[in-house]
Amino acid sequence: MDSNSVSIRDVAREAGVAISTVSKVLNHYPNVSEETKEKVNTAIAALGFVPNTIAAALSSKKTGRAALVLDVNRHAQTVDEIPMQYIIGAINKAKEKGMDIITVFFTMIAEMRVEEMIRYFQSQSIEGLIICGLSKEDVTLRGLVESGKFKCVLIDAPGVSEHASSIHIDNEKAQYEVAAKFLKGRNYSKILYISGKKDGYVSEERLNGMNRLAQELGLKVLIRTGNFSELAARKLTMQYAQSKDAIICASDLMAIGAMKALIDMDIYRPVCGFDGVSLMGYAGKQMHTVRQDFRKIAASAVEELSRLMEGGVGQDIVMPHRLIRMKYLDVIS
Amino acid sequence: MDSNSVSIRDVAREAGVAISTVSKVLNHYPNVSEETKEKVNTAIAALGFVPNTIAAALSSKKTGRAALVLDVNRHAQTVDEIPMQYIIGAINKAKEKGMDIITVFFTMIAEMRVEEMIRYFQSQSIEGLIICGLSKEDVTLRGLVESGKFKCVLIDAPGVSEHASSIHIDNEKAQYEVAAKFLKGRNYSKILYISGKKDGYVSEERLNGMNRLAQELGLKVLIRTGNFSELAARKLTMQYAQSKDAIICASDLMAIGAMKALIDMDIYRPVCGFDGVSLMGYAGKQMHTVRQDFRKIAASAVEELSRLMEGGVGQDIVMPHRLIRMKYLDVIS
DNA sequence: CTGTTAGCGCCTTCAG
DNA sequence: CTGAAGGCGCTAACAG
Repeated sequence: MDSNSVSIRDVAREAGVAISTVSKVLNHYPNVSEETKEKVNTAIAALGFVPNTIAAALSSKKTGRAALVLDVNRHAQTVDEIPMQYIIGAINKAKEKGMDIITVFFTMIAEMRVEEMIRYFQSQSIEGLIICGLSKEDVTLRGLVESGKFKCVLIDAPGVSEHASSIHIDNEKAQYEVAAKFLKGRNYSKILYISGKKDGYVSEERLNGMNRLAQELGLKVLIRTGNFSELAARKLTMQYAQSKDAIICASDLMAIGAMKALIDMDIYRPVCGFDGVSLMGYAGKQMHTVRQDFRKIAASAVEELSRLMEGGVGQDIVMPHRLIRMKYLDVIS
Repeated sequence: MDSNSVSIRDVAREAGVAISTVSKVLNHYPNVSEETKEKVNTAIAALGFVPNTIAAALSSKKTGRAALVLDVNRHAQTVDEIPMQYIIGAINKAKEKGMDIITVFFTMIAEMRVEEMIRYFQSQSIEGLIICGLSKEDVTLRGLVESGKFKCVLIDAPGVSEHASSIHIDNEKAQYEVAAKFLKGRNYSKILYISGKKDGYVSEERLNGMNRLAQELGLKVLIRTGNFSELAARKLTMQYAQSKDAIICASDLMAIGAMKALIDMDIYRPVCGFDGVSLMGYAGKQMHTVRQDFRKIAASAVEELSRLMEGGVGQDIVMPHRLIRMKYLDVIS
């Protein structure tokens, strides 16, 4: 049934060398003469040999396998642009680096205890984890990271250690900047700030940025928690926007919720978002926001994970962000 | 470094049985007495043993690995709701079935020749492929399927054979029905139909459905190809909508493009879509469309692939669809 | 019903 | 610089 049976042994015979020599050229070992290297490569090409990853992994105990752990809405048919961008960025970079990435959703492992998670990933021969959006309540997942069983890269969460790196934009600065730009030259003083999660790392940083600006400009800011929920933002807007001059949200999705609410309320208030998702382009007129390049962030995370797996030690990585005004025609062209 | 070194051998010793016996209970072989099964399971639990998938795969030549092959926009930060739904549906079902799914994007393999693709997947120990949206021009990918090297499930493309199944909704019927419902009781006779790809399988079927209805109702339909591009649909709308009564599109994204164009043109024409993506809810007022459950489709594809890998023979599977009117508040709640 | 024995395809010392 | 030999952890006949 399977005629893929050309193995390293065949290559060795074809090239007239030992099986281990082939292995050495395959793995770019230093001490092989140019001449034999040549012979081997010719044989490989001639036979169309492709090394068996499974066997290599078993033998070397290095699988090059990593899991991308994502939080995805469990509801049917919802828009999940950010996770998708993470997936694309990570998978493409992984291919480039010869790594193997499997995608895992929070919901799939939510019920597990730390021990079970460890076993789950071990049974999958996973060596590294890229975890997106770990929050403070995720004690189990945090325990997983701290178990030291896996190399980890945490996107949007702190936790640098010997075997774990953290990667994120400067949320405090970004929120400060975008709000500053948004308010610049206008006379808004009463602001509704819709924050993210109560115990979220990025939410806190963004809130800090907002507070710093508020202090500098002497703004009166009403802070409410929207849990990154569009619906919650909608409700908060309906409840509080009337008496405010402008609305600043810790995410685009919430900004959209706010904007749609304002339309339904039939009043106008400027809205500022955060993330730079293309969905923004669909939801209304152009809007100030922070643009994160999620693909690039994921790609960097893979790169960093690869470094950790090679023996590197954890570090903190800050990615750049941009301030933009997003509008529909930018999105589709 | 890695203390995961408890192997089947240790379990065997602990349980006082042979190594192969352990393997048998692990793989649920029939002929093992309840008693020894019990002993073995106790030992497994005691040692916290977790079988090494890699070794099992190498030995049995069965990896349970499959690739989900997707077409994703190469542009930065675009909305990719449908692929994301496929991923979620497939991965969740795969976990349930103990399979291992890797995601592969068209762009990653686009340049390859059939031989290279085969080797690429073989080197990854992939046994099965789920291919989404194979089009007629994808001769290489088609060649891959026909090579017979892998079990395949084709989403939205025909090609049933011994080792390949096809899974899709009844596009002809769906397009007929949604257009019929959309037009019902109204007096529209001049229609702009924005079709999908020139050589796409589903596009053709949908077009057939539209044509059948047109004939029955005596409609005058102008057919233009939008390539499933929002921008193209926008341009076509600007060009032709003025003299039409209504616009029917072969996808929601194109419907959105049409709708936005109409707004910019400052004229009103009803628009009908296809797919049921939540993005629709953001783009405007409610709109008639066909709702496909992409998650469920992907889950069924995984199930079908698993059947094929077990030795089953290919078949054609038709999934249900629903006619809906989608609106913003449905999407966010 | 249980144990023995070969490998799966490759990597990796260790001699030559 | 090259080759021989011994596994990695598990499965799958085949004996018992």
